[in-house]
Amino acid sequence: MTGRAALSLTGEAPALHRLRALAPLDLAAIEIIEHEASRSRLIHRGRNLMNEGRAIVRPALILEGWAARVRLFEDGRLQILSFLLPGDLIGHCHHAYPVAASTVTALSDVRYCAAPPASLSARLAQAYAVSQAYEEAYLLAQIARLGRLTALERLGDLLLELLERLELCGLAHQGRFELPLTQQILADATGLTVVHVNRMVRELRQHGDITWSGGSLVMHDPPGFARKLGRMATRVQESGART
Amino acid sequence: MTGRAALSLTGEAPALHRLRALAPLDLAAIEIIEHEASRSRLIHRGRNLMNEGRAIVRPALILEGWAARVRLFEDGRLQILSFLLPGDLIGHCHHAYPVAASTVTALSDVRYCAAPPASLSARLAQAYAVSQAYEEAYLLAQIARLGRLTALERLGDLLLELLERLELCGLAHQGRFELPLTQQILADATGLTVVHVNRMVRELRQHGDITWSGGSLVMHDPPGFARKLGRMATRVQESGART
DNA sequence: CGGGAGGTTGATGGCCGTCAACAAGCGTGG
DNA sequence: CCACGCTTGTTGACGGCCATCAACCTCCCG
Repeated sequence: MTGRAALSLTGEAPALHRLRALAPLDLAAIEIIEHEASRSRLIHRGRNLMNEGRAIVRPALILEGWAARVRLFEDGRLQILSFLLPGDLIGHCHHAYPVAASTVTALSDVRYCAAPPASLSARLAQAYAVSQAYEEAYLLAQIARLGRLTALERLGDLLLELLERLELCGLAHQGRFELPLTQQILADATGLTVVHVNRMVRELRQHGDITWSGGSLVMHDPPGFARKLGRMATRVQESGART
Repeated sequence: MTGRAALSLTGEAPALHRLRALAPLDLAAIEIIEHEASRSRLIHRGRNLMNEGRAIVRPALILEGWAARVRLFEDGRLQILSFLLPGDLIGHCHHAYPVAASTVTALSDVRYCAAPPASLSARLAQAYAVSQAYEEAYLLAQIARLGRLTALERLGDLLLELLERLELCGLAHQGRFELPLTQQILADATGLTVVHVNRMVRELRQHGDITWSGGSLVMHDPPGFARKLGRMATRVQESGART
């Protein structure tokens, strides 16, 4: 795991694994990605990849490590808007004035490269489009989480999302994945305090839902856990009205 | 205000007003929009324009009225993900599998039309792209609101956003606008209960921040109110780390 | 006049924040 | 080697914000 970019458990680079999962890529697209990935850069934990309101220098593709879009208030309150994992795109925008809508901070050391231009490959463009749709879905999920779930549900729901996303880039198997986050970061993501996150983690452990130590987390029964959270299909009926 | 689509206070159709504010439109683009708008449809309050998980029949443009993207949980909990106002686009997506990421419900009677295809006008495409950027910004704002603001701040911040958005389509002036929402809907948007929203509204009234009756709301000093909420530029410093 | 939707207010309680203290791990430098 | 400081995790006591429950009001419309 040193020197070159880490490989996923299937032996493929995580970012490429994700993009291939989103849309079938031809050899040309793969070579474009690998070409850019060969010129990767490293940024250390706590540094920003992008600053809210400032111009976007160039869209980037995360190769390794965890980042987050964050909003910082004047009085010190901080909210994590979304997590960015290997294979995620940063600063991809479609209009002429590329201004960052949020600050992006490295939560761990992050390896990234310039995002290969979508214009070079129709398949790649398709993968980007699907990636964007996923990103929107994650934002919507985060809103529902913060608005209507309890503390325990927020944490569990977030862990389920992270598991699914890491599976998508080949970094999770059998409910097991590396979680290089502090409880403070989980608190900033779930809108809670560290103290309360700690209590909720304790509950998840005591209920046998997760094992988490040494940066490695195991969810013992993801489908059962999801069911327990009532996280089933949430279709609405014909009429959106409530009682 | 009957028969044809309502006009904004400046005498221009709200949706067109907004799109022109986002990007300068040439005559061709305006005619394309007016052409589609002339074939508008009406949907009644409480009905859905779109259902989560189902295919998107065709992207739409809101001409008049209020809608919302909502998520409904099995146990009846409901969260409004974002509001949709005149000039907003629904179901605009960039990949080949147009599936709705959320249900869209009409909060009032809503007049809408098919969204004119972006391919017909480069100017229109630009307006759509900027519109999409705004939409993302509103989602991020909603996340920060739900995650880290108190009840009073959530309500005030939301009202400020609505004011700004309505100004963009010419439906608000001098801090005054029509607010065709019940307190229950504000509760579903802010992640609170109706009872508590009612108490917060009372506070805003008592502090002289707003007047709200008969569906018409006046914010007496928007900049001052924004300052009071600490809603200033929230740039982060060079390092994203906190104490 | 009856019924429903929406608004308003009070009493009570629980979830989660706040404050505080301590433990565990780890790198650094004396 | 060990003291030291820093980060992170952990637990308990206490309090406040907001949910819950309940009642009553106004307004509107059939």
